[in-house]
Amino acid sequence: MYKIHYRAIGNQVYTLVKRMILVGELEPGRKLVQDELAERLGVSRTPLLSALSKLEKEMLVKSVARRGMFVRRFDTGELAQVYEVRLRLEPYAAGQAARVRDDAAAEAIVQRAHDYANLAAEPNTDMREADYEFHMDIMRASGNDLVFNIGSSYNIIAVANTLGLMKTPAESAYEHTAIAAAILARDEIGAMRHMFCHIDQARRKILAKVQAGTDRTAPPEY
Amino acid sequence: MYKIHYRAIGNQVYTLVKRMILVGELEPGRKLVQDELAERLGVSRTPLLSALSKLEKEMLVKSVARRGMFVRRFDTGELAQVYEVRLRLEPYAAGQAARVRDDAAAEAIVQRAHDYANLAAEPNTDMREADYEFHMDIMRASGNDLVFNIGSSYNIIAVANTLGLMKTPAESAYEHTAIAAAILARDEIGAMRHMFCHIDQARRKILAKVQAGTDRTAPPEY
DNA sequence: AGAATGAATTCTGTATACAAAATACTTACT
DNA sequence: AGTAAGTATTTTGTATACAGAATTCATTCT
Repeated sequence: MYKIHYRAIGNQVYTLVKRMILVGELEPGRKLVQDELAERLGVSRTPLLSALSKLEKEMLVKSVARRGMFVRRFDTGELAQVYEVRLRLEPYAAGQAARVRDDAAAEAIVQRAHDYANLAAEPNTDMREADYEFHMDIMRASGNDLVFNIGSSYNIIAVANTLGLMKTPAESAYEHTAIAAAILARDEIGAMRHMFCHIDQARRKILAKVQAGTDRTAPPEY
Repeated sequence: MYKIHYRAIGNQVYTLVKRMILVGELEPGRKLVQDELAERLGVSRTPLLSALSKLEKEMLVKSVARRGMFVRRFDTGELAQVYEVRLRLEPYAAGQAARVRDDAAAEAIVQRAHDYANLAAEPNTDMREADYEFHMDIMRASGNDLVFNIGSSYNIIAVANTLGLMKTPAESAYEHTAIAAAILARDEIGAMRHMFCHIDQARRKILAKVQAGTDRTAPPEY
């Protein structure tokens, strides 16, 4: 018995454009010409517009009236805000994941940590996607759909903009492993603490940049 | 020197529909027939679609493929998730507001608390909007735009669905006053603690409902 | 050459059009 | 009367059309 799947083109377009931004194919500041992008994706502007509206809601895209949509560019201040949010939500998510995780979820998370560590072994690898997947898997495993939703909306901002700013891949890989182990061991407190430290360290580095006034860069127009 | 303001109809439509949902003019479960709603608002379906996409992203509207968009109905479990998020973000926001608030912001917050208390004095008043504004003003004053964004996206869920479940208006009014006072006094710790308690109490009540298995109500279709 | 003006082009924002799916309605049949 | 089949209507999802703003390009003037 087969079910005919109706392909919600709008959602596919949304996912595609989002990934294009994450991997940098559409770089920050770039104008998203609707006809061009629609043609590239093989759809009309109508479903594209729905997708761009959603991306605007998640701040990945900035709409300037009568002038167009642009891939959002973040200054360090905004990045710091993202980390303040992550610092409050992700330790909770990790703790919940440790509490309620089923075996499949735990296995997936351990696997992600492993993947990340493998990538980290090779220098100059782009690990942004692996990092994103690790964190999203934990939020998924937390059982709190809203947290997962918020994460998939806003974490990508940090990930897509973090390149070069942060600690070494080896450090992150070690922390990921510790978090995964705690979740596997159903150690709620440990999972929270490891996640807290993991995010707090990145947050502090960004905060230092903000206060150092490194952002004498003008606030981004888009 | 006058500047002609281009009115982004799409955004206006978004705001209008959102408010219609908040005040219950469009009740949970209701199907949003696009032609009908577009005509009611005096626009075509195109800007309406953008608006509905955004509302779908904030979970106020549920889209069922080929069947339409519906005003989302939340079960207690989902409501509990909202409160878990609020419990992590709003105390932070209140603390930040106490730290960085300017005089205008502090005044506005005190005023909101006052408004709320006045409404609470009259029985059977619908205080959902006043509550929403109070909490949003604090998140705005925190200076963290992302927190404000998340709040305006998801707090409305709690507010729009909370009617009747929670503590008495007098209790809430008292807590609002305490929070506002702490922010006015630049008492960061106090603001955090008052906000934490305020939200935690509501959260516990909902949690109790969830565990009591009151939600033998089938999970909502929309 | 460089600035300024104006025409041509591109692109956005919104409306309308249209095919296919879902729903409501009719009618025939038991 | 109740059910089933078939037809008409509604409604969605997407494409296309179009007016006007923004931008680009060409041309004129200094």
